[in-house]
Amino acid sequence: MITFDVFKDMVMLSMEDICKDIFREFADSIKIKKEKVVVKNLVTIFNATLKLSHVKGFQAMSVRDLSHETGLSMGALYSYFKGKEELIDMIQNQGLRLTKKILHEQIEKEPGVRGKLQTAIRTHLYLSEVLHLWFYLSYMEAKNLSKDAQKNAMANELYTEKIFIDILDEGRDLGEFILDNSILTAAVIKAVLQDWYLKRWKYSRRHIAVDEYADYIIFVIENVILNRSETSEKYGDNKN
Amino acid sequence: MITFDVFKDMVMLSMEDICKDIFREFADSIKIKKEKVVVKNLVTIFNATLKLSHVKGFQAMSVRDLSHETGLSMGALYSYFKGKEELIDMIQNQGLRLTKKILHEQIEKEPGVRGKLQTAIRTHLYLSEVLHLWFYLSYMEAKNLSKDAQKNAMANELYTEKIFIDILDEGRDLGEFILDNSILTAAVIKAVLQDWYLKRWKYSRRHIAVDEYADYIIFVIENVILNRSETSEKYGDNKN
DNA sequence: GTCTATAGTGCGATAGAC
DNA sequence: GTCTATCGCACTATAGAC
Repeated sequence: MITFDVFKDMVMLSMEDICKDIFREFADSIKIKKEKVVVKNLVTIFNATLKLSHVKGFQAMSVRDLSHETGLSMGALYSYFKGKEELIDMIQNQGLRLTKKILHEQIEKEPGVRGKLQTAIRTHLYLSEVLHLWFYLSYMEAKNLSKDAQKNAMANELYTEKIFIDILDEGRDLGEFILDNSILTAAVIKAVLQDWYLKRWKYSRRHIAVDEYADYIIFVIENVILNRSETSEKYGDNKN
Repeated sequence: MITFDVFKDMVMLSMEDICKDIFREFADSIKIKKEKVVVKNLVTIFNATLKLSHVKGFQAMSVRDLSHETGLSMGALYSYFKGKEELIDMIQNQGLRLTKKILHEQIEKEPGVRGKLQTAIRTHLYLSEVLHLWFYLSYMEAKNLSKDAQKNAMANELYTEKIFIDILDEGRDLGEFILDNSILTAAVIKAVLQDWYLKRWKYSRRHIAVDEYADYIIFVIENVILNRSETSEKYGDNKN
């Protein structure tokens, strides 16, 4: 199992690669042609957008705000995207790719199905910890934007949920998990994972660290799908 | 235990009372003085606001949109609130009062602590089912608006969470529940309750009814805080 | 108590200089 | 590749007619 610090570095490294992908995919909209310049400015623009929309919301963030925050002029910004809507598409795209990539990499490392479930939960929490501004933007802002952005957000939700459903079904088929509704169980997992980045203020105010939260979520879920005798080894003997 | 249909009627009846309260509390901003007219129009305005912000977001909803939807003119609307910001304050206020009132009424009916927990979960789900537009607006939109609206949203979150924490602590003190972290457990409960109205599209697409969801959530939570022998009576023997 | 008309503001987006 | 200047538009909020 990877530690949070190693994890953090790994994700940061992947960020640039994905900006290069974005550059290729959105070649029509990006008027600048020198890859080095584009990637540098895209990273700046993305980070500024994430920061501003977290404070005042994406809708409320004007391109002028973005101009002040990035130091780029209005005209310069419009060389990187056709309009605000495309900007959020790019950011969602970037995050979705990264999430998929990392989640699969980590899960595939695990041989056992119980390890896979634990890793999927923990990795998702680590991801939302490192990329919390992106996760927040994708779920909280996308819903009132273009149909494309909404579809992206839903697809993302269902995609990661499917990962959990598959692991749960696999565990049930192997006889390791006992459950009769993998869809509802996966929905519960998704809900608590989402709470971690939607209510960050609550958890950080209480000084609850990501690993403590992860341990507790794993404890709750395993309580439902394993025999009690197995789970109680995991999270103390749960007395008092 | 109350049924969902009875519950629905009960909440609707309370709505008017609370509009009267709002009228008194926001007397400074509301220029119209005849209570009957005010209450009638407030209900119209609130419902229109909830509907429009659910479709396009509260920020994106203009007062013009609201004028078309309600049939009231721009000028008339501004006789009921000083500005858009105050409008959302009123709506939040209305919902918060109603939630508090109903939640306490239902919980107090239950003598046992296990029944209280079940009732609190089920009532919260019923409430968000009946008032889902309000719940959605309060959590999804309020965060990027005025400081007041944000504080309201946070207060609401912590308030209902506290209800669960208290029940859990009471159960532990009575020796009925076994748990070592009532705060994290309550946070998990809140997270799954919230998922029900944030991802309504997902559950309605899958034809999952509110009672099925409630049963499952109660099953999961009781699995964590009761002995397995007790919980398995509740949700089948959990075999597939 | 509600309407119409409009003032004043700030936005997204573009054209063309550098 | 980036900047400045500006256009046209939609918005919030108000003033005064009815």
